[in-house]
Amino acid sequence: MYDELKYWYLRDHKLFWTLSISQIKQLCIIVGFKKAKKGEIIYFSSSDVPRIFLLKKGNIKIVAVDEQGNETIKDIIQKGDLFGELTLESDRNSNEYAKALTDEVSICSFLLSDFEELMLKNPNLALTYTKFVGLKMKRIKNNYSNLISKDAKTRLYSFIKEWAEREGKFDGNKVVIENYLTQSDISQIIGTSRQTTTLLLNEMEEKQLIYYGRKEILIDDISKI
Amino acid sequence: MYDELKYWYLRDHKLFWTLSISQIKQLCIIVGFKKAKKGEIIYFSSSDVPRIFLLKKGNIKIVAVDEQGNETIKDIIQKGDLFGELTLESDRNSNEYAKALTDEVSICSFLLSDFEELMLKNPNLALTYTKFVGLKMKRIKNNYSNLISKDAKTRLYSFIKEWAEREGKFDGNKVVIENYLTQSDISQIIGTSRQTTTLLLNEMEEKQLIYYGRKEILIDDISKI
DNA sequence: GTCGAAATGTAAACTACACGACATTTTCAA
DNA sequence: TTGAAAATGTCGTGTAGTTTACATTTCGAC
Repeated sequence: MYDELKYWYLRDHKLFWTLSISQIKQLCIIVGFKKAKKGEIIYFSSSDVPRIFLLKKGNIKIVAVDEQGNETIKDIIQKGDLFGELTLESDRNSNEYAKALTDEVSICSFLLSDFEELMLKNPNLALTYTKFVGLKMKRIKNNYSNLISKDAKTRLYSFIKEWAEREGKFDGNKVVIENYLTQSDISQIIGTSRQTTTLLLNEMEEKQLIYYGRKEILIDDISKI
Repeated sequence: MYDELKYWYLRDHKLFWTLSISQIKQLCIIVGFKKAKKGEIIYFSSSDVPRIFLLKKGNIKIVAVDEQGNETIKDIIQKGDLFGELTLESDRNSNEYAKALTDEVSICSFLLSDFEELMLKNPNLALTYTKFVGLKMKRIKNNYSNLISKDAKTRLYSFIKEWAEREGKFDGNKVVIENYLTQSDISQIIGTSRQTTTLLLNEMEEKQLIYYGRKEILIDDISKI
């Protein structure tokens, strides 16, 4: 890959803001690059050297498959998110794959070892990265403490609310969310059956709280959710 | 606090292994120190400057209280764990407290700003810290993906198994766990009612899988759980 | 030792939600 | 354009697990 392109891919990510332009240009740590279309499955060859991935465009979901073949959504990765070896330690024996949720997905990756080296040279980068990981953990914790204590309706409501706040386009109290998830996806995230999710979404529509479409979700008044 | 004591408190923590003895001695970043007895509630004054806490001895639980007064266990902190502002960002509006689970608990704390500064000077420390946080996140993720997809029995079994593997004293396939949790605590962690937990624990005893006592839990053969 | 609070045990009634089993609608590729 | 697959809608039935309500046991403070 050309250096200019590599530069472009790192430049606008918060994580690298602490580095000067010339520093970024010197990096050249991106070793992999991949594009995918909606529905496409992206495997991370586990035999490979440990990598960190950066989602440049689109959305993907990480799905774990257990021995019985049950699939659970482990994570939804959004544009700008880092994923993969956040522990900075490689993980064998996990059976996971990623699936593109939006039309155009592009992912770039760099070697864990390169990244570690870079952090050692740039303590500021290390600090920023740590905050990143920490923030992600906090979000996960909050999500899950909802999951165990609340009922299906509450879970759906707080999921939609959080989604809206994270990604929605606001116009006063109205919000539009670009919808790249199926009802089945949502049900897996909030831990209910698909049918229950359908039921609850329709109930919300009847109450005029939201409009659910396959392409977008409209929220009339976010404060009511 | 005397410098020697501070040194002692940091010395044997993995996080600080990358630093030389003289470096540690120079730190003196510990600003707070607290001891507590079982059942005691430890408040973290949120008006205070953001801190990171290090549990030196014992076990504590972090409990979150919502508007309705419902209490949920957010975390069980064990000896050697860091907790508090893992995001390296202060968090207002959270209503949490910690409760000592074991007889003797001692916690020391240092200022977030001091710690950040230290990380900037010692990139290796930052790297190690990041791995710490990442590892913790991985554990949480795995735990919770069980919670949403499995039934109460499976959840209890994997909780006990994980607990045993983390803290139990092994003797072949026999394991002894020092029990600092009540059945009510366990139920909150695995997300069921207290009664269900009691029922399931008794069922496990009938099946001779475990013996549940208030002081310790005996597992006859961990491979059967 | 005694007393009260906390922890544990047990059981019935009730309910949210999963699950299976379809019908209908939408999407997208050939 | 068309046909098949994927997504959504709808409905009983079954049941795991909550809830309420109380009994019993254990433990620690006095």
